[in-house]
Amino acid sequence: MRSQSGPDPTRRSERSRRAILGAAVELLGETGYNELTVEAIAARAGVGKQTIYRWWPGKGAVILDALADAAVDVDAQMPDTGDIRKDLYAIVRPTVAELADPRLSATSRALSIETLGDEALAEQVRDRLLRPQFDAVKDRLRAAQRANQVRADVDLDQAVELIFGPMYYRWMFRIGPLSEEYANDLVDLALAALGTDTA
Amino acid sequence: MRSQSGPDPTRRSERSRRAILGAAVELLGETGYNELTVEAIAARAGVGKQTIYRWWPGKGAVILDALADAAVDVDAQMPDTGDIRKDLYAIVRPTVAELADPRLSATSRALSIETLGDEALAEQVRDRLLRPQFDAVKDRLRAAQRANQVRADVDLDQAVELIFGPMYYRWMFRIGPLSEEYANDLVDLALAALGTDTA
Amino acid sequence: MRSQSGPDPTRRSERSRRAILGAAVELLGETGYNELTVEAIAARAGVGKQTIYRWWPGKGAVILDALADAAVDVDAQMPDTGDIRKDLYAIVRPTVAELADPRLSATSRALSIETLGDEALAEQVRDRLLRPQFDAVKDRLRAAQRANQVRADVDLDQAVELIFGPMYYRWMFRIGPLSEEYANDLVDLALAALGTDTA
Amino acid sequence: MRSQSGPDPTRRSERSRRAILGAAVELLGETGYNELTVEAIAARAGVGKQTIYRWWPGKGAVILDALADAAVDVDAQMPDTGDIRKDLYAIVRPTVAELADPRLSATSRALSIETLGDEALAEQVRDRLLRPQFDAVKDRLRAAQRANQVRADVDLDQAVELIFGPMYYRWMFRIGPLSEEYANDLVDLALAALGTDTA
DNA sequence: ACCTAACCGAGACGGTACGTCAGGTCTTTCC
DNA sequence: GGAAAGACCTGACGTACCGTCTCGGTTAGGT
Repeated sequence: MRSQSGPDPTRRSERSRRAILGAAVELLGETGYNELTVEAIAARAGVGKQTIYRWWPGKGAVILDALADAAVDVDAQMPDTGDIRKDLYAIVRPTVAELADPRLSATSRALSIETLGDEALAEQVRDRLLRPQFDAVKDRLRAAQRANQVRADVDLDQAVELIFGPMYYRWMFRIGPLSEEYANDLVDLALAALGTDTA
Repeated sequence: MRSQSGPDPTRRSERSRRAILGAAVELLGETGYNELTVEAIAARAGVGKQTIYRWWPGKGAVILDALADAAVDVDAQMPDTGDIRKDLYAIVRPTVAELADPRLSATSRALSIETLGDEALAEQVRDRLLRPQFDAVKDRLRAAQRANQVRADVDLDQAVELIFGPMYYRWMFRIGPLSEEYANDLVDLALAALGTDTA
Repeated sequence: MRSQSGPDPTRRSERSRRAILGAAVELLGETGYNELTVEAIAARAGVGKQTIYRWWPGKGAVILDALADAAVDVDAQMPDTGDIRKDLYAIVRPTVAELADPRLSATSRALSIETLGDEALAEQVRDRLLRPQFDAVKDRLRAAQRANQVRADVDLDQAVELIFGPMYYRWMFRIGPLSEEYANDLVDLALAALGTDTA
Repeated sequence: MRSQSGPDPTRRSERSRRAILGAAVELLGETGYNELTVEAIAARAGVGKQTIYRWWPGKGAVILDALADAAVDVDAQMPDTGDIRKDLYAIVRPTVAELADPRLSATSRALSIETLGDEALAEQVRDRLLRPQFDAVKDRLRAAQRANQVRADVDLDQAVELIFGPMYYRWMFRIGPLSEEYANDLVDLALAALGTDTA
């Protein structure tokens, strides 16, 4: 027997949904993640708290939705100029720049905190926010592999992690600067591991 | 002119300090980080809340101290057998295993959440918990560089990050398994980037 | 000029009306007055909330209607045997018994709460629920006055209050038992005040 | 095993207690009982809500305490001039006047609503607020009984109720005016029932 | 036999207050 | 004067209902 109906999604107010997600990202920019409260989101959105709790289990889920919603627009495509190094520069540089920007970085931190604290949310974050970019890079590397610019025996998942991993690590623990020079060096170092030639 | 004295550290109760740190790690193991409260720590430690607030600014600082305290004992030394690959296996495998262990991993997540949410704590975490291991690996790589096992032009900081970054990235976003095989492959891939030979 | 129409009573669903009033009395019996909610009435009656708010201004009005509806059947007539004492016993005893019954008393309490809290409802309660009985007793006393069983100078309103007042007072503040013996004594005492003879 | 300690009354802040009770009576005067909220009391008193809930189970109990506290000062003594009629005038007239005053009456209504809705509070109200006056009148009637101004066979409890009952009844259901003339007539009528003489 | 106006069930909505929880501060009492 | 204990003010939590509103789906008369 299946019942347990819950609210009826067809009756959901799109107006309220957008107001809530909008208010969430706004407030996330203005205050830190820890300072962000459901009450503030509701107030800013001009919405009753119940309307939030009716559709989301809690603050983390709202933020995830808000960020996923905001990210949809910018789901950048991976360029393919034929030169894998150049293309990686093109994708890594702006990502590094984004992490270096205190404003944009704040949302990433919020996201990461959620990810660390809640396994279910972690899956959502991984699949809805990270995966698109991850797969885009992976596809580009596969093409490079076919073009003999990347060794055939390289595991492409590990290859992508070799690029993004150090970047997030440096960002997360604030180990060093996130400059354009760093982005270039990172790509060069990774390609040294992946490339067919020693150059 | 107020002397801004604050409490007198010489009169501090070592008994209370240890009870608090002990209670913190215990509770961190029993419940998640978000569920951990200062009140619970005080109650478990048989201590007044004020005694915590007298000596630490907040929950994060207590946990950091607690973990740093616990970590002191295990501050592993980096081996040096002359074979850099073998030595990296020896350090990366147990680290990966630790992240794979749900019990031990929980404390790392707690740490990371603090790191993400509080810049001051991030520095503490970086310097007191990560740095020792980081520097140990860096020293070992420097030796390898001198032994011509690592290219001379490699930036050693980036080199260390190339090893630890992907590992934390995979752990943080739960991207893939953290197996011993993964540890080996990671080291191999990193050494492909760093090594003087193509092998 | 707006016609200020409001809902059209001719189209009102008698089915819903009865279901609502029925649900109200049921719930009043099951839970206290304060715990009674419009939502619960609507749910129990299988009715939309709007159907309640369309026809009644609020919970109090619904309850009043429900109780008035239920009371219609029992609007007892005052007997007239010629013996005023005997007739007063006949009306006071069951009224006391009703107040003594926890089940029936609950509705009276609900009624009284409304009365106390809302002046407009108080008038309704007074006129629709109390007045019939009040006037019946008053008429009977007038007859007794004509029969020289009650002093001619007695104000009949005050006379009725002299009987019902102490009864409700005792009930309301739970001052003493509401037994048949009490009912008899009350009538005797009141008649001592009203009667032409000392007996 | 008995524990379940609850808060320690010796540590209770007298300052907060008085502020809360004061705010409660103030607000009761400004708004109706139904409009009175715990949050408003806390805000007005400059007190945390928790401090209210720590010491009282809910709004009703606070109000009861507040009114009992306020009533303590005015716990009028019953005069004894030797003339029972005159003395009853002296006590009934101001009581009627108080019920006639919309301002003072509001608190009585609040009290009564609590009384009707909560049995435990009813006992408190009866014992702490009503009883003193009730007993004072009863004592005075006992003296009158000894002075042969009241019949020896009269039950004094019922006698007191014969006076207060009609008064509250008229007030509660807004049956008629609560004038000084009414007060006099009520006393006269009651004494007709109680007196040794027919006059 | 259709039309159309309005009631109906349902339930989402913006709100208010609830009673609870934890934060960080302040006070009391003891050692 | 530090420490245990715990009351205090504060403010967010998640829930329960409020009274309003909007949505299809019945019901009526009225034509």
